[in-house]
Amino acid sequence: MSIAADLLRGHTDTIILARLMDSDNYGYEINKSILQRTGGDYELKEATLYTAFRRLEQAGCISSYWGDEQTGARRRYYSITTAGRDTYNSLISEWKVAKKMIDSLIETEDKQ
Amino acid sequence: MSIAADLLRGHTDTIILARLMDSDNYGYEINKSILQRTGGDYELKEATLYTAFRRLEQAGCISSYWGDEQTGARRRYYSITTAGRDTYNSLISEWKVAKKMIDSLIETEDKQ
DNA sequence: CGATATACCTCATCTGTCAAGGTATATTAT
DNA sequence: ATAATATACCTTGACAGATGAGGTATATCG
Repeated sequence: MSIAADLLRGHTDTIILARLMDSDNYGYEINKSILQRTGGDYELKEATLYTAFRRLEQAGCISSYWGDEQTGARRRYYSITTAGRDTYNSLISEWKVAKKMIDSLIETEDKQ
Repeated sequence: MSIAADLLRGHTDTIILARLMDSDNYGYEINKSILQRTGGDYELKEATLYTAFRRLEQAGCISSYWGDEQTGARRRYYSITTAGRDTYNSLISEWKVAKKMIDSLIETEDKQ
């Protein structure tokens, strides 16, 4: 988890928005789905997760509402907004550019 | 430059070490080679560049010495150490892992 | 002789991450 | 019964990396 943590910095918002593109979801479950997708190798720290929710909501990318569970712990559900979908698409485009850029920058001159 | 800046955060050290793998070089020239490699799209901010040099030198990844120019501004050359080469190789490996991880995390469920 | 390019540097500030703490409910094991 | 674990939310303070803004000095070009 610590290995890749530095390199995933800056992708938190994209990762969360991606999980909300298909359907609304709540924090705990979003993080579990991230853990599952990475085969148990990575999940967001709770503080990072909730900080990102506040940031994304304030930016108008997501909205939230309390679930109506009759039993168990309460859940705050998040829903991606139209602006959030636009942001997500932009972030995906930026990632494609950044990926190529990084690849070209960390290569050495001589390849054998 | 501002678009991809957030996504390149965390790769500064790798980018600099890569430029030193082939030969010693000095700060200003390293940054120009980064600018050239990205077709003018990206270069490190000076403060970022020199902060990274300090960090890398303190970590034992690079060493520095003053050039013996008889004319023009003085140049501080940097040389990658054996430890720096090891670090570089590790960072490259981590990047390969992180790249796949990010790709799998920012995908949406339904692909058409 | 002023502007620009080369070449270095530091300090204060901002932002995102995260360790450490907290609350509350439900289930499972002892 | 009760202790432990899982679910589910939250905040605060500290830290690290990036950066804007400032500085110094030399050489060249118009």
